[in-house]
Amino acid sequence: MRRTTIKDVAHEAGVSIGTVSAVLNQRDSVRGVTRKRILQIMDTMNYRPVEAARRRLGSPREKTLGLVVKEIHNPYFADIIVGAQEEAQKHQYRLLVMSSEQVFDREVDAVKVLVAKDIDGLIINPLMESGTESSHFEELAAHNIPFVMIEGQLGDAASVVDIDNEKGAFEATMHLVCAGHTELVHLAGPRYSHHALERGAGVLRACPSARIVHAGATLAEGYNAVLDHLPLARFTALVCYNDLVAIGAMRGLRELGLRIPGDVSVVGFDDIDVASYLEVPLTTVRIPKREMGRQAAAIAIEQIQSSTDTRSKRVLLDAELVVRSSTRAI
Amino acid sequence: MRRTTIKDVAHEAGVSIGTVSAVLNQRDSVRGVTRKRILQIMDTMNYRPVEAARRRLGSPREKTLGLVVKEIHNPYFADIIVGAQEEAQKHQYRLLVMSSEQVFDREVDAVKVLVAKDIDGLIINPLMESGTESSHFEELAAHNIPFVMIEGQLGDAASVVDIDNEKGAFEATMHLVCAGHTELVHLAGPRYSHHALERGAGVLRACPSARIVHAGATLAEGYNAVLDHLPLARFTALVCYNDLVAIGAMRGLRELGLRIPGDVSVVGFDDIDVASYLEVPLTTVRIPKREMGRQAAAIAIEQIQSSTDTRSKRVLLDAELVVRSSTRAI
DNA sequence: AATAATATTTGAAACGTTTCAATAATTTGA
DNA sequence: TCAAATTATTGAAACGTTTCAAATATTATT
Repeated sequence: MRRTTIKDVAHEAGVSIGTVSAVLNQRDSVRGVTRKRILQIMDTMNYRPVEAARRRLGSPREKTLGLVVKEIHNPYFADIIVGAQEEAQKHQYRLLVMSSEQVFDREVDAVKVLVAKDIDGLIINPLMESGTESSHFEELAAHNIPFVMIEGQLGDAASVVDIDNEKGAFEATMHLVCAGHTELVHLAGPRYSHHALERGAGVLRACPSARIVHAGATLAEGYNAVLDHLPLARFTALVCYNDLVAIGAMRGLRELGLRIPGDVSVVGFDDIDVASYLEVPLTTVRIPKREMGRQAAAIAIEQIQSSTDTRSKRVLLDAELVVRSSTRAI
Repeated sequence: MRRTTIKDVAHEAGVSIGTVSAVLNQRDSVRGVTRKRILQIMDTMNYRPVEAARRRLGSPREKTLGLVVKEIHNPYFADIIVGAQEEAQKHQYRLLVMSSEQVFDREVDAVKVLVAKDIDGLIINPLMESGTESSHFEELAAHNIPFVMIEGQLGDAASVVDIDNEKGAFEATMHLVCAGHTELVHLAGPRYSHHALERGAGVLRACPSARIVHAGATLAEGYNAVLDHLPLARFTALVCYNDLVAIGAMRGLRELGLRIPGDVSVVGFDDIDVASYLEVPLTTVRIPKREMGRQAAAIAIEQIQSSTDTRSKRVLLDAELVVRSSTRAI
């Protein structure tokens, strides 16, 4: 069963396709009675024009950027999206957002869909297993679509915008070590995440004796990690993969009867909005999230416009320790 | 200066367009040397295939749903997106997300872009000023694209998924009134928002003497509203437009030396994830956010598939008061 | 009723690609 | 070296629409 086309409608209405097209485009050269009849037939036949054919094949298209994130449901990405959106807007680009929800196949699919939707450039926050040689990236290359990665493999040929996670985690941990803490626990992030690995490395560089507890990236995971692994543990400080984990962990600590920062100091990472609004404002490592989104969009747009210069760029932004009330000296 | 087409590439390479097309589609019927030459020329001519023409005009397209939200940067929408995504996935639909960032023109533009990108159905969380007769909705109608609104005008012809805000706010306020509170303040939401209006009405129905203070929808707005308007006010309970405002307000109250719930009871709305992780877990009105997204997607998909039944549906989900520790009896 | 003026409709080319049967070129086997 | 087998390339039709000059129908004017 074929899709209804303009030809079918024209045939049914006993007019030429030119007339149907005129109705479709609201041209007023069509007689009222004819228009009405055609409209009627369109409706009963459930006609829907094929956009691909409409836009006068080859006419200039909307300028759009695609953005694929690992998960929408994380305030960290929300800021990146907003930053990218702002920059895109400034250059009259639109931003189409898709989320892989941490599933590799969906990431691949999202890229293909966006390519099919004819985006001009792509910003992607790739899952770890997707190297630059993955099929979806090759497709981008084959289509000559510039793309920028947020958090990328270091060996990648593509442009990358990232922050210095290792350094950020190192500084956060150093802050605790310098304050006299010796029994540290690191609530580590998702096993397959660049950021999690780099942050773990930074923690260990500052404090090789830190105990690593695998947590994740969410409130619930932070909470569970504390209740599952730390009830009987001896420790005075917690370095968390991110703020969400930290907030979850703090609830767990409270339930364990531990006070923050009295008994345990807690450090987060990201500096999401809510971090400074907590009853015990969270010490954390601030990531310039909007700036990351902004820069990624800027690079993508630049590469779209300068067809010549295709060299890939890499931008490493600094993360900055923000000391608030959840940490104290011993 | 025309866009480079496959014809140009073929001419330059001295081959037929069929051959170039074969290279483009990674068919292995092309001799290595020819392929390389063509690839080379594509690169120097900066050739980019026109997607509209590629997808074999009229061949079945990717099945996609568009989703336009008022702002990405709000955990409330994040949940709606996730719900919609889940339902879409279940039916092999993809979800393209755009944000209007509270700007009407961007909402209009986003819809047009999505239509141009040939989506099959649309879910939209419209700004207040965009009634069903707005140009972008008419465009959707003209293209026979089903759409579902999340939070819609009651008079709208379109399908709507919403919650009973008035009732939710009424119950939240009643909870305080029944607990003996008489001096209530309502930190109201954005002036131009269905939800804000309805919630305001619910508060006033339960407590006509409640004082209305205009706040907004963000952490900062909740915080500022308290510091700007309530330092000398007499009140024992705060009903907030949403959880973010509540969390912001709680920080403000703390800075004013007021204890929660000792001196002031606070109620939020939405039940975002973090609400139950706060040091003083927030009493709030839970909205089935994922379920809203899910239902909206389900309705859109249903309408796409049943070309016949175009009657618009309206789903009103219930909001439920969740009593935690931020409120107490007087 | 005939003409002029105007309103409506037609029909074919064009858009940039894919597809695939037909042809041409190359390699293999003897 | 030739035929057969295989591999590589071509060329034209097809996809669903828009566009616009030309043709036709309608209306107004006499």
